[in-house]
Amino acid sequence: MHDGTGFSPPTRKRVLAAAAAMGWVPSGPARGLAFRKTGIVGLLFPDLASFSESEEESPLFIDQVIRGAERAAAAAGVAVLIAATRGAGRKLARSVVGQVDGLVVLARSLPVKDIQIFSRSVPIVVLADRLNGSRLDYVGADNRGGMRELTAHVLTVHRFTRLAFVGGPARSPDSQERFAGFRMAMRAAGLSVPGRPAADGGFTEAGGARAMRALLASGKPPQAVLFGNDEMAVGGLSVLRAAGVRVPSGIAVTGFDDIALSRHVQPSLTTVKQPMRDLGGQAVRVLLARVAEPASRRQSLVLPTQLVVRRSCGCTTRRGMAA
Amino acid sequence: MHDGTGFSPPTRKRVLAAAAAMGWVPSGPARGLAFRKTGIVGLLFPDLASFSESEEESPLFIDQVIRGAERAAAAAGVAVLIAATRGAGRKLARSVVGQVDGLVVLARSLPVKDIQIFSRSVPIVVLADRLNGSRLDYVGADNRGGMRELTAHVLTVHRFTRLAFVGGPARSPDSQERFAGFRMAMRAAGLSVPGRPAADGGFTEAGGARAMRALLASGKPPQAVLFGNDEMAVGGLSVLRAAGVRVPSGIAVTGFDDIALSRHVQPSLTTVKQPMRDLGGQAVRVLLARVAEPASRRQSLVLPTQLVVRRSCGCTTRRGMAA
DNA sequence: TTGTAGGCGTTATCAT
DNA sequence: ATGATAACGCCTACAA
Repeated sequence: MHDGTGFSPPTRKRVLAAAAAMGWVPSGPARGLAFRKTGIVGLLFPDLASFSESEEESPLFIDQVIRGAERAAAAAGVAVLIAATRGAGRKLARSVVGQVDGLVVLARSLPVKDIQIFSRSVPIVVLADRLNGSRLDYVGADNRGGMRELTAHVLTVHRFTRLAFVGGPARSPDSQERFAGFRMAMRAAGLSVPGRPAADGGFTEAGGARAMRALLASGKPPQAVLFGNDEMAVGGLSVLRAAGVRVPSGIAVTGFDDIALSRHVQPSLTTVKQPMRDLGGQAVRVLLARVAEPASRRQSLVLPTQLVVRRSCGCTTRRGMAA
Repeated sequence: MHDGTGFSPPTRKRVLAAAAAMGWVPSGPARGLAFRKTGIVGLLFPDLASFSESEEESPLFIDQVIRGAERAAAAAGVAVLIAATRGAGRKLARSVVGQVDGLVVLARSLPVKDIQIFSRSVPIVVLADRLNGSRLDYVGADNRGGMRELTAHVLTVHRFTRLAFVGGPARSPDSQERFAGFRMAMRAAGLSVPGRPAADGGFTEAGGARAMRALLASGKPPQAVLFGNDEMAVGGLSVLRAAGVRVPSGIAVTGFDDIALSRHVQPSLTTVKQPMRDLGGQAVRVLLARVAEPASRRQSLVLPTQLVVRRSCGCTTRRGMAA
């Protein structure tokens, strides 16, 4: 059969145009089946907020990644299918895999084993988790270097020696990398290097507050607290204010990520800028490159981070919050 | 043909399971074609940031909507396809339409005409734009009521009479609705009702700052500035601080949306909470209901907003920024 | 039970 | 050129 009804000459073109004007759109599944390409890339991420019940959610990071991915995808003419894997989202993940030309998998959204398995049926790039030994493409940020630089800053320009590092979830690669950077700087300064973070703040504001309280209650508080991300730092700041401890004169504080909020808190937060948007964008670009060239060499892309010095570390910048 | 190779008995089940374990996943397009259902819902939104070049981006609203949509969709076992329509994203939009079982279209992401056209080939629910006269399902927030209540608060408890309303983009339904609420309250108080906003801040922080500067330069500044959203208010706050005007004693300020930032700025921002997450979630729910029951009655869902009184309006709450 | 034709809507190929 | 036809991979019938 041909185009449905019984047309004949190049009237066809006109008919097609007319159909389009009337709201007809070609069937995606049908094209996908025939063309063997859907024009969709998937993005899998963990929905951290649905794990810990009432914790204030802070999805800034993922949101930015999503936006970056969407942009890069749109630029290439493909759409983005997103799905959060809440713990055991295997079923949904499976269906996503079947729908896409390629998949970006954020760290901790899927068991490594599943990633490997799925990677047999669709190209996968792993975001923010250098799955050591894996053959998959990787895109991430220089968490270690960023935290090393930040720690060195606190150590050398502010001369603090009693630092505490507050980590995120123990299994988070980002948290681990940042802690590694912290340790490198401590070691380089000849200070004693802790075996693990002083506390686990779960990367949430509430968790950071809890960690800060614990630190305050622990006899001899540190001179500076380096939080594994901005949100924990914000939580810590609140606790310090409530406790009457001035920042940075009493205790210095730093974060990581450079979320919008960090410019606005009091005092403004010294942190490390992570190119969240770019992470998503580059991941998609790498993915599309692999889709186009399946046999190409494995890519491993580490995006630079950047120290952002504000007030909470003890520096006095001129750069206020100008509008 | 049957399952590819020539299997025979109920060995099939085992084979299927084995295949799954090895990374085989059923083809989405093939299932979609056979089932006439893809298990995907689409979400179209305008990417406001790509319009105005370098304006600080503030995608909080959309991000929350996306997250809400994703959750509701996941709960129903479907994935979400997202695509920003940057000005003339018609082509991508078309392909999205072909891929999904239903579509959520955010206000201003598509010309109304296109929405109508596409709605012939796929169920559509319109988010945050009550396309007057349209037969499409609608989900939105009570912007008008929220702003009316907020304005009444400023008017009656703080006794200000010279208020300025700073709007967002003139064509934004949200902005229009909020302004309408402002006018209602002004009229109810017997005050003169402006024909249009005192300024257009484009819903961005930079735009709000610009608007605030203009207001300050305009001879007799108002006693209170009601910004159409929080981000503009934050921009306004910065300008006031830089200008040495105290808030709220010199000029009171309010926002709208209740983004995370509003709790953290100094002074904390009085605003109206909009259920951003729920908007996305309900939109998806309504959509899925229609997909399941195409002939059902048109739904029009208006979610409540809620006045959030903090410090910037002149109130002195006890509730600090406790952690 | 277990194997075998269609059919879904589009693209690609092969005759004419 | 133009028009018919075979995949594409899965599902639902129906037949054996």
